[in-house]
Amino acid sequence: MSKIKESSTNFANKQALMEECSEVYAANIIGGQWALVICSWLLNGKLRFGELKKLLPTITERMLTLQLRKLEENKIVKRTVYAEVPPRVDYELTEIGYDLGPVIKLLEKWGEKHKSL
Amino acid sequence: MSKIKESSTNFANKQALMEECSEVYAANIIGGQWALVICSWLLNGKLRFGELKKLLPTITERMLTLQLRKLEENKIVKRTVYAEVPPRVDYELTEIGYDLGPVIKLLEKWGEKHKSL
DNA sequence: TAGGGTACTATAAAAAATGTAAGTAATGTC
DNA sequence: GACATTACTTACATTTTTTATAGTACCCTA
Repeated sequence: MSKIKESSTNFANKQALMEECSEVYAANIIGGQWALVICSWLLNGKLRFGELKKLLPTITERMLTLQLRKLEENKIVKRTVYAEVPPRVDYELTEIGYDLGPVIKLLEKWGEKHKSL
Repeated sequence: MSKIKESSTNFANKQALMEECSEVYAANIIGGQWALVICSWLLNGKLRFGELKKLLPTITERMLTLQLRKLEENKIVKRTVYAEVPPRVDYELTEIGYDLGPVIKLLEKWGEKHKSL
């Protein structure tokens, strides 16, 4: 996370690949240590920051924030802030976020099969 | 690529997630800058090292080697060496490698849709 | 004997991702 | 007035991934 260096070869390679291959594009969006698990949980409905934190006991707050921000930028989750004190924020999948359901399920199935090799 | 530090928190987190979530497990296997594209190409049939290199003009030989090795370790591709000079090696998907077809296709479809937002 | 082709390997460095630790703001409760 | 609550932010350190560059071995051809 942090900023990407637009001058790096890595950046250029990624860009090129993402343009040509939608799978790579998709993989880049849902890539990242925690993104998939977060989406998995959110498939069951909206959750608060703190609830996610509890579900992912080993994630740091920084990482959770970063991943949620990235998902938000990519329009996979919608962030709702309630003007309360203490603060309350919840996260919910967008339509295309929910569309990840089948993708995740298929990945999961493939993973299961692979594990059993 | 290179060795993973088994003492790092990162390693512990990955392990735990992969055990619990097969999607994450799968994502880790096909993750990495080039793995998915390589698999995509191989879905059409076996290819030689040099052919892959030509198909991925910007990949470095080192990266291609690393990714192929990782895929091989994970039993996604099969490596065949012919005792010739100059050397000839080809790479072909295994059965479970070919099973990635639908996964990739679904990812691709989702990516397309997401792009058009 | 020099050069070409093939599939690599070694080493270093740059870039990106992840983790650690501490702090912030606003309000209600003790 | 001290403290708890919640969802963060910031600065910094470490780990992991990716790129850069230069070799290697082998035989064949010119």
